[in-house]
Amino acid sequence: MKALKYSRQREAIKDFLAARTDHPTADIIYSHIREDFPNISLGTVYRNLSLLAERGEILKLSCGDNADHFDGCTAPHYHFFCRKCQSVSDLELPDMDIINLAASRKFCGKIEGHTLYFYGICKACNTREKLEEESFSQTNENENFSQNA
Amino acid sequence: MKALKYSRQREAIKDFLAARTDHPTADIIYSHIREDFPNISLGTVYRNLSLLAERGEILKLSCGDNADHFDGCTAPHYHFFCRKCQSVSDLELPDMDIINLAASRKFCGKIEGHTLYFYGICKACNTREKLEEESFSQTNENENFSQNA
DNA sequence: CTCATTGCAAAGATTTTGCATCACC
DNA sequence: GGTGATGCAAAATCTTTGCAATGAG
Repeated sequence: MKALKYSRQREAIKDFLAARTDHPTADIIYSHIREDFPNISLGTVYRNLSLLAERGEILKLSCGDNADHFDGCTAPHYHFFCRKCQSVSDLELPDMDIINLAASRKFCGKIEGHTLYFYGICKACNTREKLEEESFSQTNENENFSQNA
Repeated sequence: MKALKYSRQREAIKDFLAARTDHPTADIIYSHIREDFPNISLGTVYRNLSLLAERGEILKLSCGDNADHFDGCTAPHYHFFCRKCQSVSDLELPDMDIINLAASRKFCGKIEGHTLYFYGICKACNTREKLEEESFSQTNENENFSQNA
């Protein structure tokens, strides 16, 4: 593995991620780092995120919204992806490395690990959804016949 | 949900996926469908893949290589992603919906499901890797000291 | 001095979209 | 006939890369 040289930009990116729990995308990281490094380029952000992820100092999450998210916390934990607001939250669960064994028995090849994402509706969106349903059924209580028109 | 009208293109895409087990990307699907529909556009392929996935007739897989893969088999099963050749294979495991319950107990929000990918080295790459290692250690058997130089 | 890193800009790769036309029902 | 679907092309997103200049060891 190639030797790293210190860079203030890389340090800033790592510190920024360590201070957040919302798993930002490269773009969001870029816009925040720019407050301290107005000249930093998006390419530099991407290069450093790759480097750090390669070295296991941060995690790269691909949760299905076609934009990688990054996690400064590398301790074992799982993630939840809200299909409504696209937010990514942490989810503490006992480590399930055991399922790698189960998979190994069913698979010809070397299983090194797994990625597991839960999905659904996060607390905030769930609350919002219920409120909307209530107000909808109120404003429409005399128009229910229109539902099947 | 909006009513669908039949289209030969959509049918062809669905049939194509049903006949494969290698979870091709939109681009690969496009290039094959083009053999039967020389004028089909990539946009049409994407639109139909989205439609079919939305309706649960196919699966959309995001395995971390920044390109969606598609699976014509919607019966419950899991997937393995080879980090060397980027191939996606099926992996039959007993359904683990039970872990949704475990997650629900740890999470404020509605958990609707999970996606689980195993990763590692597939059988073909594993074999190839071993062959390369053997030939490497043969050509280098008198140069082992250089490993820590 | 050497080589990793940066900023910038251009290019790549993947996916979405506006619009006129076509096809299904 | 009405509206969903298509083909085409342009654009939107996200990510990578070539290159000359800069910075760390």
